[in-house]
Amino acid sequence: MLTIGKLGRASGVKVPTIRYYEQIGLLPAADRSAGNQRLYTRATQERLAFIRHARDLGFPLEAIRDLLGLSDRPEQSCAEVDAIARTQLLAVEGRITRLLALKTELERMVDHCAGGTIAECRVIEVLGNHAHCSADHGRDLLTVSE
Amino acid sequence: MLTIGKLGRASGVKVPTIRYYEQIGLLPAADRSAGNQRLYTRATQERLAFIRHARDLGFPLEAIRDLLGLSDRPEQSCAEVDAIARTQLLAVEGRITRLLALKTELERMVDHCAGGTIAECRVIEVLGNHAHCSADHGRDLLTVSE
DNA sequence: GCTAATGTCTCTAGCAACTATAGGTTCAAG
DNA sequence: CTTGAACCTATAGTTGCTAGAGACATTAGC
Repeated sequence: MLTIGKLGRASGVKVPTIRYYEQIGLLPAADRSAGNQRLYTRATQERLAFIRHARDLGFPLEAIRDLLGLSDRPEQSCAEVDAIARTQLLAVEGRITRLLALKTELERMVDHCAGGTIAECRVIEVLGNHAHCSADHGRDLLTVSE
Repeated sequence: MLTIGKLGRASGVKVPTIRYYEQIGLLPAADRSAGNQRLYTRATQERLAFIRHARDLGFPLEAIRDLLGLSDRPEQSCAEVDAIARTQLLAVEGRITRLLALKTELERMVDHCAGGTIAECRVIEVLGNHAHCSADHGRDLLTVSE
């Protein structure tokens, strides 16, 4: 049985985050020692590794909750799992597309800055004037979970 | 003088967001009508357009606060402005790099899913086993502001 | 001039996904 | 047996908004 600190080091997840996952029900309530400290099994360590890897891949916690639920029913069809992964792939592709447009515009801004005074600064000018901007970067760039 | 709703429509920023910007000091406290409603000038409209464009480009509000402060001192050197824009460019490039790695891994996962049962599902398997994962997508993907 | 609809006001709480802090308890090493 | 690290709970803070309640202001039509 591992204490929470060891589990955290083993899995690369911070201790408060593990407690948070328990609180929101992503991890089952841990067994406790005589002194009320959490004790974890290998099974929980694997579950946490799964969560961490999925988070690294950008899956939102709700999607991970679904995936964990599905992985507990191994004889069902994996269509739902596939759909969640494809949704995440689409989200990632969308973010890449928009970020590439931002990169282009930022590069234009930075490249045109001659290093003079702020009055002549292209960066400020471009930011102040939407007409200079060709790309139509969608609003939702800022709201998509990551 | 524009009311807040008209300003919002003109600038593409939602009304509560405008009030929020005032609350955190990004916009100056607006003049008020006899009935206590906010009234805006063209100058504020331009300032808001600047903020919106910078947000579209992914600048965090703190960076925008700095940029606005700098743009009020036009005879200074634009080195700081340049630095903020370059920082943002680097952040965007970093996010693109990591997202491309994620995309590769997600595509591998999805492509290998044969559509059978969950027990044989590659998606679940890959997520559960970090050893399958080649890319070292940094943790901070999830914490960087966007 | 009156009424109804829309717009605006303040204030509070909520979202994701944690992170940080305070103040206390337990455990392992020396 | 004491010290110090690790643990506990509970609450509040982070970023950038968004949503709701309940009250006041403005405007359009009649």
